[in-house]
Amino acid sequence: MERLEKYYNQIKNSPVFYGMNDEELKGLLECFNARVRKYEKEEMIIRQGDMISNIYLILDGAVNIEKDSYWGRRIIISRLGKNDNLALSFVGSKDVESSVDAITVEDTLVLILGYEKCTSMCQNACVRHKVLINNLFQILSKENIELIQKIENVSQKTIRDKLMTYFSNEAQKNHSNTFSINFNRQDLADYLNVDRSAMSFELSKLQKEGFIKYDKNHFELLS
Amino acid sequence: MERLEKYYNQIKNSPVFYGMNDEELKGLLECFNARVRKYEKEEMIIRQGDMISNIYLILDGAVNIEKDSYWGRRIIISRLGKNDNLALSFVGSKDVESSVDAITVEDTLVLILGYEKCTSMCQNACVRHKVLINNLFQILSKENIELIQKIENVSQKTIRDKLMTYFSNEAQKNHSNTFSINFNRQDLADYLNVDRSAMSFELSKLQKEGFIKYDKNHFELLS
DNA sequence: TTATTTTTGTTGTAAAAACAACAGAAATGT
DNA sequence: ACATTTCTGTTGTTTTTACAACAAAAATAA
Repeated sequence: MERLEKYYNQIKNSPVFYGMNDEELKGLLECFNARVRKYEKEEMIIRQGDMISNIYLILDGAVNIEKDSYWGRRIIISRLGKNDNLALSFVGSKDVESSVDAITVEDTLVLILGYEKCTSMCQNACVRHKVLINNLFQILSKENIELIQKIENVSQKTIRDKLMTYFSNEAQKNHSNTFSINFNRQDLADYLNVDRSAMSFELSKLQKEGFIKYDKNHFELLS
Repeated sequence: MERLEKYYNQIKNSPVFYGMNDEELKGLLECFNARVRKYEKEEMIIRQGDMISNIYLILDGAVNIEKDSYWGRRIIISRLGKNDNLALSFVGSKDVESSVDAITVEDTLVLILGYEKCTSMCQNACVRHKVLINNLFQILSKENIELIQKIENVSQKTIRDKLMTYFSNEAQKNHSNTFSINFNRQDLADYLNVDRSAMSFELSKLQKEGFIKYDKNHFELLS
C-alpha cells in the first residue's frame, strides 16, 4: 500500500478534483475510500467483462485501452498517461460491463476511488459531490472528443493518410513541428489499425519523399 | 415556432430530464429558454467550427454526425434519432469548437436548450441543475461506449468483418436475428468506411454463402 | 401513366494492404 | 563484453480494396 499523502499535490491538481479546496478534497478522498495501487508492466487493471465501480486516476505510468478482435488481432483504442482517467464511461453507465481491457505498458501508479460506495452513501447531502460530477462531465466530454478524433484518424483510407493525420494531431498537441511519440512501431500500427511492416515501409517512403524526418520515436513534420 | 407543450410528455421522458418531476422540469425549461425548432431534410444543425452552447435534443427525425475528410470523402460518425442528444460533448468542453457536422437526413424536430445561459445564471442555487448534470454525465457515458464500439467496428480489417460486426451489434440491439437498418447503401458504406460498390458486392457474397439474408434494408443473420 | 432521377448490384482493372520471411539494429540481461 | 531477445526495416507474394463504368431496379416527379 503506497502512501497517499505523497501524491496529494498531484491529486489536488488533477482534473477530477479541479476547483476543490483542501478540506473538500480530503473529505472526498475519505468518502471514496481512496487508495493508491501500483501495477507492474503488462498488468491488467481492467478486463473485458468487468463491472466497473471505481474511478481510476493514473498518477504515473502509461496504460493502453485495448480490445482483442475475435480473430486475435489487437486494437489499441487509446494510450493514457499521467492524470488521465480509466474507463470512466463504464462507471457512468450503470450495469454496463467493460468492453475493453486496460493494460499497463510500464510500471504504473493508480489512484482508486470507490465511486459507487460514496455516491450511495452521500447521495444528496455531499456538496463536494456536485463539483465532482461537474468535473467528471467535463472529463468525459474531452474523452468523447478524443474518441471522435480517433475515429477520424482510423477512417483515413491509406496508411499514409492515417500516419499524416496522426502526426498532424500530435504536432498540434505539442505546438511544434517536432514531437516524440510514446508508441513503438507495433503499438502505433495497432493504434492506426494497419500492418506494422507496411507502416514501416510507408514511414521510410514518407521520409524519402521529404514529408517527414524521424529518428526512432522522434518525428519532424516538414513542408 | 413550434409549440413546446405538444412535446411535453416526450421531453419529460427523455434521458436528459430523467427523474424530474413536473415542477422541476418546467422550471428548467424556462431557465434554459427552451424552444422547439424544425429543420428540413439535409439541413445543417451544427457545422464544423461552431461553438456550441446549446443542448440539442432530437424530438423526431434523424441526424447524421459527419466529418468531411480533407480529400472530400465523407465519414459518418454516427446516426442519431429520437431522444438522442447532439454534440453534447462540445457543450461540456468549454471553448472547444465542434469538429463535426450535424446534418438532418429527413425533416427533424429539435428541442434547443440554452445551456450556457442557464448555468451562468443559476450557478449554485439551482437544485434541478444537479439532477440534470447527473443525467448528462450518464448520457455522455453511453455515447462514449458507443463511440468505442464504433471504433471496434471500423477497425475490422475486411469489409466482410466490418459488415458482420455491424450486423451482430444491430441484431443484439434488436434482440433478434432480424432487423431493419436506417442507412441506405451509400450511408452504410460511409459509416463502415468502405467503398459502396465493394460493400454491395460483399453483401451479395455473404448472402450467396448463406451467412445472411436481406431484402432492401431488412436483414437476417443466419447460422 | 411515362419520364427522370436516385439507388443498388455487377464486373474488370489498378492500387494498396496484409502477410510472411528475413536481416540488421537496438535493447536487455548476465 | 557477450549472448539473447526484442524491435525495426525491407522485400516479394497474395489478398483485398478502391475506383470507374455501366446496367438494372426502385423511387420520385410530372
